[in-house]
Amino acid sequence: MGSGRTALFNWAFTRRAGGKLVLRIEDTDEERSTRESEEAIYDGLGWLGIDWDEGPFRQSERRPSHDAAVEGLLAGGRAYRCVCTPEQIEERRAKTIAAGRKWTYDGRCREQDLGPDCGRHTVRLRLPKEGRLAWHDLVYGPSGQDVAEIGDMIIRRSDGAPLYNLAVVVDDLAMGISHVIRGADHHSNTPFQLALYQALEQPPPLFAHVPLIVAPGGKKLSKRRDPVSVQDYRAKGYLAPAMLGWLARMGWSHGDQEIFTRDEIRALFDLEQVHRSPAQADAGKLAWLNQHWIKTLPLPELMAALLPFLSAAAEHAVEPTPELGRLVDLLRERSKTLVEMAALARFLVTDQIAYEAKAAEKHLRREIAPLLVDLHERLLALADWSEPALERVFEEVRARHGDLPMGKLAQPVRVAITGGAVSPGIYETLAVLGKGRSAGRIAEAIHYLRHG
RNA sequence: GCUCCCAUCGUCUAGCGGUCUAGGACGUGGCCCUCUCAAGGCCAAAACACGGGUUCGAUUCCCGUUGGGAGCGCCA
Repeated sequence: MGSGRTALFNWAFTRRAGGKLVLRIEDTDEERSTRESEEAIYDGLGWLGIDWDEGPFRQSERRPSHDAAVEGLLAGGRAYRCVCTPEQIEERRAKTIAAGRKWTYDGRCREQDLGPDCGRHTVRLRLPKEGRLAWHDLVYGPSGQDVAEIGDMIIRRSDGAPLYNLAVVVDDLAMGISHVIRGADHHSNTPFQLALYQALEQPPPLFAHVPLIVAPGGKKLSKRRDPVSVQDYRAKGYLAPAMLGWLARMGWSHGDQEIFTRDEIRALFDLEQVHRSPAQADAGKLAWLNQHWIKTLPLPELMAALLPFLSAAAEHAVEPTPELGRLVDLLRERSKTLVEMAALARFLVTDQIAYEAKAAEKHLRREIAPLLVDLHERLLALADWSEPALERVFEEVRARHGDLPMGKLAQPVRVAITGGAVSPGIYETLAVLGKGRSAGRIAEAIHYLRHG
């Protein structure tokens, strides 16, 4: 979700500025980067409608450039080999911290001038002795840190693999990146990257850090507890435009506007209106946005998004029909998610309906059997299966049974034909289901009343 | 612990020294509508974290406190 929003901001910014968006997969950590995790990125971006101009590039495939950069730095004396082992470092680190001082790498190998034959070693960037690594962040404004606060960071592991911080800088340079828009978790990393640009004698790009999205309560998003990916929300039945608008409004605003289409985000997005405090992901707003889009999306589009959910609910592939279209329109105002909508539409696409226990208990009571029998007879005799005609039948039946309140008749019928106590208006529901199936289900309900 | 960052209703936010008895939206409560559930309409409760400055005047600027977050990896 955080990456999704970052991607959205990058996309909107580039599109509005007339620039080019570059997609690069930073997959240098073999354990974390799998084929599936990469596919999930394309899948999520595709769903949201975020496209890019160059790439995708895989950082892992750019290894030769990273290696060359490290060699160059080494040759120029801007980096040096270090033979300190993790254990030694940990020991010294612990000692320093115990003495109440702050730890950064102590520079033990910095002046050793170790050669390539020094054994197993890492490569560290030789930071200037003093000075400040500062930049003007496009969101946070003046930012920076004194070099004294940063140690000589490792840029190549002892197994020869380059580190992320080195790889991003080398790749951003190679790809001509002018603007880096990323999560605020990288804000503290930036000074070090700035030092790398200095060592490489290249001008750094412009940086914009966007505030993090956190869990309700202000805590970090947890994979176990919270929906964390855009796909998680998709699976819960949220529409792409709802997701887009929700994401856009976390950390960014445009006056009092609450609803944005993708085109509006593209046209209006500006870094100046991005603010600096983390936003809590509150799904309540998402649900509202989702219902808004469920209510307003053109039918074919809504139908396309709904079908997978409906097929899952019906347990067979569901094809669009005019009746289904009519029902979906009726369900728009009663569904916050596609999952809910599919549950409410299920009665039309399958005949395997079971009465919900509570609904049956409350509305399908033995004593109403004569009522349903009466209604059933009249419905069978009805030639014109239209809502006005159905209404007239209901009126007649109610009149014949002592001016029965509408609810006493509509609710049992609703349970009989849908299995549940919730549906669109009863005449509309009957009209959509059709005469044969409606009458059949009422007959079944009568049987159920008499024989259990 | 150290460095950096953040701080307006429960939540997302508007506000960029006087227009603020602080606006909008979601959510919440009430009423209306009503064959269920919704949707819709109307109304309501709800915030400038605290303490110092600066200023004729602070939600808005500065400092501190408190609270929260990020970073401090041979992760990205």
